[in-house]
Amino acid sequence: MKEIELVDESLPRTFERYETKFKAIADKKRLQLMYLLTQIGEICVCDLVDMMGMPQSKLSYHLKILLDAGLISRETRGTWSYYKLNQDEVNHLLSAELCCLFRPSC
Amino acid sequence: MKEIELVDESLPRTFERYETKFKAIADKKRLQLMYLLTQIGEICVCDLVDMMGMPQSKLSYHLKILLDAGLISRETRGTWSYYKLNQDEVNHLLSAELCCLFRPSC
DNA sequence: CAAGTTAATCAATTTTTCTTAATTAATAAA
DNA sequence: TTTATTAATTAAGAAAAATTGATTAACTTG
Repeated sequence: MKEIELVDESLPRTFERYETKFKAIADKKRLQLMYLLTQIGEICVCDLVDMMGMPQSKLSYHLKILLDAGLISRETRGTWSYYKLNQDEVNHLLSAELCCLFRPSC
Repeated sequence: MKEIELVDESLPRTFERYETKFKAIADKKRLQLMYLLTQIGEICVCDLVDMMGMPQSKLSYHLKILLDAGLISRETRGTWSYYKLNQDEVNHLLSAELCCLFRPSC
C-alpha cells in the first residue's frame, strides 16, 4: 500500500511534500512546542503563551506552520483554540527513537 | 542507553541538534541529492553536476549543509571529492518507511 | 448591550537562507 | 612546466522565513 503510493507518485512531488513537513519540524521552538503538546495533551493558545514565554502572534505563526504540515490539529471551542499533536503523522515521519521524544509513555 | 542520553542531555540542546539535522533535509533538492546518493552509492561532485543539472558551486553549498549535519560523508581522492550517504544517521532520524526511500534495497 | 478575552491575520522590518558568478588552491595531464 | 580540471570558498544580491506590534472578528461575561 505504502510502496504503491511511492511508485505511483512522482518522486519530485514526494520530495516537495516532505520538504514542507521537515521545514515544519526544523525549528527548535516548534520542536519544543510539539514536545509540550506531547506532555500536556490538548492545550489552548493562551496557556501556551505562558508556558513557551512567547507572544501570542508569534505562537500562532508557529502553530500554523505545524498545522499546515499536518503535524498538529486544532479544535476550536468558543473563543479558545485547542491544539494537540497528530501522533500518527509524527510516527510516519520520525524514527522510533525520535518518536519516543514525542510520546507521553516514553 | 538512548534513554539515558536523552535524560542526561538538556532538552533545549537536543532540540537545537535536531533543528540542524531537520533543516538539512528540509529541502527538496537536498532530498533528491540524498536519494541519488542512495541509488548510486559513492559519487563525485562533477558527476552530480550533470545528474542534478546544477552548477558546481550550488551543489557544493548543498552538499556542505548535508555534510555539516552528518547526513553524508566525504572522501577526497586527488582533486575529486566523493560523497556518500551516512546510512546510520538517516536510520536514526527517519521512520522505517521513509528510510526505505533512502535505501538501495527498497 | 457594553466591555473584556481569545486568537487569527496583516503589514513592516529584520534575519536567515539561497543563488550566482568569480576566485582560489590543489591536483592531473599535455 | 604550462594548461586544464576539480571542487571549496567568497562576496553580493535575491528570496524566503521569522519577528513585532497592531488590527480584526468572534465569542464571553458583567
